[in-house]
Parts: sequence; C-alpha cells; structure tokens
Amino acid sequence: MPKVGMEPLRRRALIDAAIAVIGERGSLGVTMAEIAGRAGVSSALAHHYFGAKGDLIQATMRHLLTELGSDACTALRAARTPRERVGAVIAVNFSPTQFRPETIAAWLAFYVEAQQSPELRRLLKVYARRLHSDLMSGLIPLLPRVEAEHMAETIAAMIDGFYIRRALRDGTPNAAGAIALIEDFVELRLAGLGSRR
Amino acid sequence: MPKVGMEPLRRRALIDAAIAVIGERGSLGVTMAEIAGRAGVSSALAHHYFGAKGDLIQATMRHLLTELGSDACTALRAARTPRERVGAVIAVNFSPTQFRPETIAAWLAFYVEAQQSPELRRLLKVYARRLHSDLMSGLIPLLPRVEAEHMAETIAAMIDGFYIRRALRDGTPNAAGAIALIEDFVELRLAGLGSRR
Amino acid sequence: MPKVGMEPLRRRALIDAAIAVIGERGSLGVTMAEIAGRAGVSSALAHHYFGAKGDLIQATMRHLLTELGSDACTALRAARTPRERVGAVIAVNFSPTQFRPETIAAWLAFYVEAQQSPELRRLLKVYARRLHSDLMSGLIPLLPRVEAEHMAETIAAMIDGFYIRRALRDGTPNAAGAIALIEDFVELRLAGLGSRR
Amino acid sequence: MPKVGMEPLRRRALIDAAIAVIGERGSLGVTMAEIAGRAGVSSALAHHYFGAKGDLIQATMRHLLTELGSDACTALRAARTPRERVGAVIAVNFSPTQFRPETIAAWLAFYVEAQQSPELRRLLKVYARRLHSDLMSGLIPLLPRVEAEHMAETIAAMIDGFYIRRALRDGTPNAAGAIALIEDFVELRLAGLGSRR
DNA sequence: AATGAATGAGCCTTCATTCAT
DNA sequence: AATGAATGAAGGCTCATTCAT
Repeated sequence: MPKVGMEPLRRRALIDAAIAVIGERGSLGVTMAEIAGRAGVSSALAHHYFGAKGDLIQATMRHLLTELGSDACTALRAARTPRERVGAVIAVNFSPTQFRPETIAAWLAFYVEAQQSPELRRLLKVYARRLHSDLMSGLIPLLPRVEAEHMAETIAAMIDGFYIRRALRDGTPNAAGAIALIEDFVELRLAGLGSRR
Repeated sequence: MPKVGMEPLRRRALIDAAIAVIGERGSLGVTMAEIAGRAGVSSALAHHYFGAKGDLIQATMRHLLTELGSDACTALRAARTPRERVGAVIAVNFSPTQFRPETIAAWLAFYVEAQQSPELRRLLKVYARRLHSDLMSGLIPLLPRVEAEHMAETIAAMIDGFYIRRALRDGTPNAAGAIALIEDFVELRLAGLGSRR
Repeated sequence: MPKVGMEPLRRRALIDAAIAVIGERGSLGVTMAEIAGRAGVSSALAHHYFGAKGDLIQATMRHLLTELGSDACTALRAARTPRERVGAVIAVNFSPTQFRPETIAAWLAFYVEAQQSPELRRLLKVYARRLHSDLMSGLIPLLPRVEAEHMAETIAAMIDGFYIRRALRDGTPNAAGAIALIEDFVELRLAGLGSRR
Repeated sequence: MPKVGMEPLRRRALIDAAIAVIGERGSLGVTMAEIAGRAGVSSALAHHYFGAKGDLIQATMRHLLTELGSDACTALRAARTPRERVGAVIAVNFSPTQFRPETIAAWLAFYVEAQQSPELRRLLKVYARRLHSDLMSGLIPLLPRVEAEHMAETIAAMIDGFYIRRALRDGTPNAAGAIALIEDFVELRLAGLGSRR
C-alpha cells in the first residue's frame, strides 16, 4: 500500500529535526545525514524533498520566522492598549516557545550564516522589519515619531543582545530577567516623556 | 632580506589574515588554505606555526580580545569621572578599530562557535566578565549596587545587540547611532535616580 | 544488475584487495585509495563501509586469522592420531592457501604494526595462543608436559622463522622444504624420547 | 670557533637516534624530525649528512649489521671447537647487545621494509649469508654436508622465529629460554648422528 | 515513497625536502 | 657546521549529492 500524502509530514519532520540538530550543535555546520537521521529518514529523502542543503536551511529559517510571526500576531491581538502592544512584542520574543536554548542557538547560527547567504539575509531583514513595525505600532501613539524610532531600535537591539548573551550561559536561559530589564527601560523612557498611556 | 625572526611576523600576519577572511565570509568555516593564502604563505606554514586550525582560531580570538582589552584600558585611564568611565567603555566598543565590518563578523562567528567549543566559550566569558567589571567600575559610584548590576547587564546586551544587528546591514556600520542610543539610556536612568555625577 | 545487498560483497572485495595490495608492497603503508582502487571502488566507499583505515586493516587481519583458523580446524578433524595432529598443524601453515607471497608479506606487516597497535597485538596473541593449543593437543599425549611445552614453542618459532625468511626470497616460497625441516625436528625429538606414537 | 670533525659524531648520533626511535615505535614510519630531535639536532642537518630519509635508514641498518658482524667475529674467535662455534653463533644473536626490545623491533621493521626496498633486501641477504656461513663453519666438521645445510637453515629459522615471537611479548625478552630451546635441538640432532665433536 | 549504493570534491594535516643565512 | 623558514605533495577523512531500484 503506497503511502500517500507523506510529503507535508516529512517536510515538517525534517524541519523540526533541523532545528533540533542545529540547536544542539549551535551551528549550521551539521550534516544532512544528521538531520535526516534525527527525522528518522535517509539523507537521500531529505534531498528529495528539499533539493540542496541550503534549501532545507532556508525552509527551516522560514519556519522559525513564520512561527515567531504567528506568535506575535496572536499576542498583539490580545493587547488592549498601545503600551500593551509594546509589552506583548517584547514578551513574545522571550516566550517559552521562542526562548529555548535550541531555538536561540539556531537563530544565532542563522544570523551568522546570513552574512554569506543573501537569501538568508533577506529573510532576517524581513524579521527585523516586522519586529520594528510591530514595536512601532505600539510606540507611535505614545511618542513623537523620531523618539519612537529610536526606542524601537533600542528595544530590538536589547532583544537580540539578550539572545546572544544567553547563548553563553549554561543551563536554562532566564527569560523573566531579560523581560524585566527591557520593560524597565521602556517604563523609564515613557515616564520621562510624560507619555499618554 | 632577513630570514630569521620570522615567527612573530608570520603569526601576526596569519592572525590578521584570519580576521580578514573570517570577517569577509562571516564564518569560521574558512579554510586554512584561504587564511594562509591571504597571509601570503602556504597552508603548511600556518600549521607549522599554529598546529591545528582550532589553535589558529583560538589565537585569533585571543588577539581580538587582547586588543579590545588594551583599547578599553587606555580609554578608562583617560576617564576623569565615574560617568566618563561608563561612556568610555561604551565608546571603545564602537571605536573605529573595533566596530569594523570584518571585526564584527568575526565576533559573531566566535559567539556561534563558542557553543561547540568549550575553549572559545571560556574566552568569551572572559570578555563578558571584563566588560561587566569595567562597566561596574563606573556605575558603582553612581548607583545602588543592584541597580548598577542591572544597568551593566542592560548596557552589555545593547552593545552585543547592536553588533549583531549591524551584521545585517550592508555598507559601513553606524557607530555613532549606536553610541547615541546607549548613552541616551544611560542618561535617562541616571537622571531618573538623581545620581551623584 | 542488482544494487542491493552489496555490503557483504564490497566488504569482502575490499579485504581481498587489502591483502593483495599489502602483500605486494609488504607494508601497511598503503593508501586507502590504492586498496579501494584495487577493489574497483572509490576510497570514499571504503571509508563508508569500514570507517577509518585502521578498521579496514583490523578487519583484514581478522579475516586472515579466521581463514587460518578454519583451515586448521579442518585439518585437525582429519587427523587420526596425536602425531597426525602435530603434522596437520604444521602443514596447514604452509598450505598453498596460507603460504603465498602476498599472505606472508601481509602477516609480517601485521607483526610489525602490532608493536604500535594494541588491538593488532591482541589479535596476534589470539593467533599465537591458538597455534600453541593446537600443537599441544597433539603433543600432550606424546610427551611429558614440560617437554611438550618446549616443543610447541620451538615449532611455533620455526614456523614464524620460515615465514620471515621466505619473505627475503624472490620467487615462490618453498613450502615443502620448510615442512620437511620442521617435521625432521619433530621426528628426532619424539624418537629420542621413545614416545608412544 | 668553528667546530671541526663533527661529521662522524653527528652521523653516529643520528644512527643511534634512529635505532632508538624506530625501536620504540617498532616501525620505520618515524619522521626525520623525530630522529633528528632525539639526536638533538635539526632535521635539516640529518638531510645534510645523509641525503634522503632512505639513506639514513640504510645506514642505520648497515650499522646494526656491522655491529652484529663484529660481535659474531669476536665470539667465533673465542670458540675452541666446532661445537663451540655453533653455540657462539647462537649465543651472539641473543646477547644483551643484540636481543634488546628496541633492536629486535628495528630488525623486524627492516625485514618488512626489505620487501619494498631492493637495497634493504640486499643488506638482509648479506646478513643471512653470513649467519649461514658462520653456522656452517661449525657444522661442517660435525655433520655430512647436506645435513649441515639443513641444520643451518633450521637454526637460522629458529633465531628469526624467536625474534619475531618476542616482539609480541611485553616486557623484557627472554634470551636464555630461546638459547636453551635452540641448543636443545642442536644437541639432539648431533647426538642422533653420533657426531664427532 | 524511500533508500542503499556510490562518488567527486574538498579540507585538514603531515612530512620529506630545499634554501638562505 | 647548523638551522629556521618554507613548501609541494600526498593521504585520510567527510559530506553533499546523485542514481538505480
């Protein structure tokens, strides 16, 4: 009995395996055989579904991006005020689904690889733009445009900064601490400007 | 043309070449032959002086670390007040010698690789600790201990965050902008606490 | 042409090729490419099936050992008397399947390599022990224990000695001559003791 | 002050170093750098004095051969009767100067290498011939020609056999045991023929 | 749909050897 | 007399990729 409709299942399994393996090793220098093995299939099958290794890597990153995007979307929908929108964007980046050691490691690996691969860089820019616009959607009502821009940039840098710094820590990353420090900054800035929350 | 005393020259040339090549490619996945070729020597010579590839990589990172350390030292000596110390530490990380595309790329590559290599991780932790203590040396006189700790952590994250974000930009990184945003945060926080500058 | 179930065929072909090449060159310093080429496959495939070069070498030696072991077993089963057992053990070591130039050369190469490789040494000791016990199974009924031990040791030394000496000869080794000289010694010793054949 | 007359000293030191290193590693696969290092000089100097590596190896073997030859000569001169000559030849091969682990290992390595190198094979044949004629000089007066030939060949095989077998043992080789077993054979054979000692 | 078989290309590393000093 | 400097050549090994089944 020929198995039909396996394609989406296999693709998903391979992408999950890629995240797991890349996360564990903290590098894109993992082999196709490792990824395929983790997914329980042969490396030939991985090529069958994704073509070259780079394509699987890209698909994996796209998956991460999509997941983050939908998480952000959900969080933003639940926000009632502009200030809550800002908090939601920050929180989602440190949510248990995102801020796991393996995901963090994978993100960093992608950042580095992006310098060689225009396609990966393009994808990361998509993410950066979206993060920026998500933040701005909350900040614009609270601050003058220029200050909002600055603040969005600073928050984004802090998020990435905590990601990269946690990568050095052993053990579980401390999401709550990171959120607290960023929120602290947001509060301070908004208070200083007598913002209309 | 003298043929003696080449060792230090070659070692230095190879490390410089390593930074250049790693920086260009944004990855430690460069070949010994590339690095050696850039330095104008054979790959065999690189092995002769450094042993394995990993050793050259480590030496390169140590070099970067040392350079940053001495830059920081110099900058700190010139600072007259605690507040100036904080500014000096921030500034040095974005000085023209440090915040160049190739150096930035190399740093990121090291961060990622650190997850696989305990030795590289150790080196990065040294850097992190030093950055922290340098910042604290300026913050302690200005803030209560706990707040100083938090602030040091936040500043460090912002520095790393701007590094990683600049890696995505094409063209020259904007050091001044990054400094301004971080300084802005520092000012805000110190003002808010009515600190004794 | 079937493309499945190649593994045992390839493994065997590679081991045979290894014996041939090592035999020709009289040294383990042959390249994987040479062995693989002789077997008609790429060196990558040799690594695929055996891992490292050392593993192929070990497998090859194990093969030689196994073959000698089964030859000896067959020969011993055909022996009717203790005296015939002794003769069988001697004969089998100089049988056309064992006492060929390439096999001899391979054995010597293994002996030498054994001094560096504990694993090879272990394997050679297995062979030595088996030869000893095979000889003893025939000698014990014919001689007092101590004399039997001595004789077994001497015969073993003569076998190895003729092997190493034949390695220097050009052309076909003279198996019959070696057997005759060893048998001569056995006869002499047994006669001298008035043994019960 | 220029050092003069260093050549013979250096050559000797390098040959001794070669024996030591080859003996330790039990293989000719040692590097020129290792040998030179053991002799306390640079590898370039080894090339200066010996040319290629093969030349040093040959010189080393020639040295071993010469030493054994002069040992044998001395021993033979002290022998009063033909029977003593036979004993002397046997004994000299197991004397403390010859039957040391490192010398044994070196000999075996040479035997194996001889299969690749005509020059080394030639040297080993010289040794074999000399051993044979030394033995014959004692056996001819004691036995008919044909029997003497056979016996010389057998003794030679036993000597080489004990060498190769000792290579597998750990620890100090047992010279006395080997001599006893060979002498035992000699006695037996001579007694059996009612020889005229 | 899936895989074992197979390989070419490339990289790290070693080492004998040469040369200028 | 002696050596540090330097390299070409080669080998082991890995890995993405293809192909026939």
